[in-house]
Parts: sequence; C-alpha cells; structure tokens
Amino acid sequence: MIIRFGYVAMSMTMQNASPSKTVTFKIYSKLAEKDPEAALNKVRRVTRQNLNNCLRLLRHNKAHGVQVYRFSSKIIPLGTHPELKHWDYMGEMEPELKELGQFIRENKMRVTFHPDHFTVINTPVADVLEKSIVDLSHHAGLLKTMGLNTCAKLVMHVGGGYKDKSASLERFRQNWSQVPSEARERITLENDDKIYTGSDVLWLCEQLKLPMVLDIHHYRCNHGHGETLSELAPRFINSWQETGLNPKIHVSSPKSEKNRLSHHDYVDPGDLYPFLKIMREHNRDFDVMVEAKQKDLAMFKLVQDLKAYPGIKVLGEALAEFV
DNA sequence: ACGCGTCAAGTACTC
DNA sequence: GAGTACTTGACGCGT
Repeated sequence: MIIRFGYVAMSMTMQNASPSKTVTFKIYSKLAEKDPEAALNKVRRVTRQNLNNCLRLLRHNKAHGVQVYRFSSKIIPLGTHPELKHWDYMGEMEPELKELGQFIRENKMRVTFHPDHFTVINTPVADVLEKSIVDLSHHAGLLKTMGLNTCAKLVMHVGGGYKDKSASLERFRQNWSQVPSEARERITLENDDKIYTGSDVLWLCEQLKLPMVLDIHHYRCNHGHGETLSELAPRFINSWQETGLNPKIHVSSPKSEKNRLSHHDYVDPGDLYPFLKIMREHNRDFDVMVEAKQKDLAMFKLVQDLKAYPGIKVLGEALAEFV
C-alpha cells in the first residue's frame, strides 16, 4: 500500500515564495480614486507574482518528490470582487495558468483548491449563495484554464448547521442544482470539526455521487455516537471508486489540550498511524494532505517520524509504503 | 527589524 | 439585534 503526502499552499523551506500575496479592497479603492488603471496594475503585478511563486513551489515539490498539493485560494487577489468584474484576469493570466497546468500534468501531480469557509453551498441566504457560486466558478475556471481535467478537485465543507442539521443537509441538495456543472464535477466534501460528521457527509456524498475527503482530526473533534473510522473507511473509499483517483484524507494534530480545534505546528505520527492500519486492511493506496502550521516542513517531518512505526517503509521525502 | 492593528468573509455564540 | 470570536496570511503604520 502506497501513501503519498502533500501540503497546503505555502512552503516553510522556500523563502519569499508566497502564492497568497494580496491587495485588500480598501487599498485598491484608495488607489483607484486617484488612478484606476494604476490600481488595477498593482493587482495584476501581485497576481503575476503569486502565479510565479506557485510555479516555483511546484518545482520545489518536484525536486522533493511531492505529488500532492493544495493551491492557495488567494492566488488571484480581488478576482471575485464585485467591483472588479471588468477585470478579465482569466484571459490576462492564461499563459501563466497554462504553464502551471502543463507542469502539473507532466509531473503527474494531484492538485486541489479549498475555497474559503465563507463559500457556503447550503446557506439560506440567496445573496450568499450567489457569491458562493461566483467563487466556485472562479476556482473551477482556474483549473479549467490550467488545462486540468476534473481530477483536479475543489474540497468543500457542507456549510452551516442553522440549528437544524437535517434541514440544512436537505438545503444543500436543493442549492446543489444551482451550482454550475463545471464546479459540481470537481467538488468533493469534507467532514468538519463542529457540525457535519463523517457519516453526515458520506450520506450527502452518496446521494449526490461525490467523493468524500475524510479529515481524521475533524473526525476526532466531531463524530456521531458510536461512529468509528473503521466503519466510515469502506464508504469513504467507495466514494472515490469512479473518479480514477486515490481516496484522500486530511491529517493534523490539535494545537493544545485547551485548543483542540486549531492546528499544531507539526503532526503527531500517532494521530495518523491507526488510520494507516485501517487502510491497509482495505489494501488501497491513498493520499494524505498534511494540514499543519509548518506546512511542507511538517509533512517532511511526519514522513520521517513514521519510519519508527512497524510496517512503514519510507520511499521518498513525501512517499511511504505500508507492508 | 519588529510588533500591533487592520483586512476579508460567513457562521455561531454571547449578552 | 448588536457585538465579538473564530481563522489566517499579509499589509501598513509606528517605533
């Protein structure tokens, strides 16, 4: 059983390579009052910088054998802002985006976006749904422009609970029909740390035929009475059956005893190992997204730390085998 | 060079 | 119903 590891957005080992530099709307507005073109040029400059750093990160990933990566959701500053609708960033940045996509395809990398938590599909507020759809289309459009097929996914949460989980799950199904198919084809759903448990999300995924991303830290924070990872695993694996992709999990460790929801700098291998054993029973290769404050550094360390565990053979800086 | 307030968003909680 | 916490990397100002 082969396990690939990945990390989120930025590197702690590579200096000055942020893919998330921004221009806040406030700063943009102030500049635009005096000179609208100069303001937009600043946004363009930062965007090119982000995309260039993205490519540097992908090269860094290649050099270290990292095949799994999540893009920052902030690579296009103000890309979805209603006041910048006139800006054709997709057209202007097409060469840069194509170059990223080509590099990803050539090196058989798996990439995702994780739209921010204010993108909410199950919201009861029409305006929020509308903005969420804009954001989902934006992310799906970036992947499409990169020339990546629907194997490049968008990882989402179900959304709010609104004091009635089953009604809110049902609202997700209703709102789902309003999401453009370009986005729908890419969306995968993840269990969260407060509201929707693994079995809640699996129920929805099975209804809508979506793959599920299992976050084992969120499972620990939030799971139903008697709900176990062993029971969730086969359904989770099955949700990926028709995608041609490995099932994917997220792993992280709690920041502290007091603050169990926030992410620690590093990942305790003991938080992952029991799940590896579950996956070995199913003998299924899978991918692990490391969510830790120390980003790639934490991922490299986790892989090294796993060496101490029985059955683990480390094959690369971000690759292991469980025999 | 560093620290602190600010920014951006939606939800959930408190009073 | 208003205000605040949550989250997170980055900006920008003050020292």
